Amino acid sequence: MASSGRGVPAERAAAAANDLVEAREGAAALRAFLLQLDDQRAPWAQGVVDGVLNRLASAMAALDAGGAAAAGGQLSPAAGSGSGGGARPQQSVSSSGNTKKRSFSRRSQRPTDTKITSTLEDGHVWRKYGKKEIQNSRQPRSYYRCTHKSDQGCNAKRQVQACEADTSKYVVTYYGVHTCRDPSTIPLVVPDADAGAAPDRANNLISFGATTTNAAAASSSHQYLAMAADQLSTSWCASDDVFSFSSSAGSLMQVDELIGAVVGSAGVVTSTATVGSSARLDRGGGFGGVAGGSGGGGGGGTGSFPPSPNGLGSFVVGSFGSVGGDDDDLFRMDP
DNA sequence: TATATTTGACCTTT
DNA sequence: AAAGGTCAAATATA
Repeated sequence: MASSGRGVPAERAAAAANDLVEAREGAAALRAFLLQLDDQRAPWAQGVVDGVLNRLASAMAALDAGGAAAAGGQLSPAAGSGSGGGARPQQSVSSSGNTKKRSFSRRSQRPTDTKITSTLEDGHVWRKYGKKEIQNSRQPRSYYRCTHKSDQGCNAKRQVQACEADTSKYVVTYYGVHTCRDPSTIPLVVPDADAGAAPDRANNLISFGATTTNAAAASSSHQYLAMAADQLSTSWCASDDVFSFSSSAGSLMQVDELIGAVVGSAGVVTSTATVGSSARLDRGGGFGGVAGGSGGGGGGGTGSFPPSPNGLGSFVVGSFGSVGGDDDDLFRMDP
């Protein structure tokens, strides 16, 4: 309500600026990636990306000139709704009589990493706190947070969703970084260069293997790939390759689309297999067991994911760069 | 008994 | 208003 503002509301402008900055980061990362890609279509793709970068640059310039200039500061999502309605009923009594106070900001974090894996083991100990049916997906999404959130305030989270095309695989999206110190949860960070040089080990990692020594660039790559992967949703599991661009690319196609498509084409994202997927029958007994034994409050009619294991990670989750939230986009797109 | 999961309700964002 | 993310009571399991 209260649409104060003549043209574009400041908040929207700031949001747009943020989006542009991120889009630029992603496009730049993609461009860097394309430079080392050995593919006939690479030059063409580079041209397209260059076009995107140019447009983004001009858009940012226009926005900046417009006085929006909120780019530097990220809009605070938490305070967002407050400004509008202000005091919300901080609690409500449910039918059962319990009162619930809540104050959380949703989607305050951007994914730091997304990968497809055949196992949920990643070397961290997770605690499941929710599950949700998702609109365009047949597979429910499960929500996990680090077990050490309570005792160490670790804010790492992850979302797990079975791949629609191949339900034996999971699309795992990570949010935040682990700040916990528990030995069993210390992530081993695998350098990008390694992953790139050693394809064998790259199986479980999404990496651009950036040749650049620019750490910021590498970090951005990861971040944006996560975004792109998110856009692709679970369908990308199915599309092993080939996609087609229409020539409409010339007219600034959606950056997300573009990047998602190109990434898909390059086949950078490799799904995994062969990682000790079974071999453990922890508690529910793995995949199938949960639904049957089920417990829980109502006995899952629908299947659910196996409890998060705390075994030694079969693969490692790297936590890179700054978590979305505060970002001072240091990324440079060009020398 | 303690800890983890399930699940419906609540809350935020789009 | 719908969709998605989180909370917390109820319930299972170790």
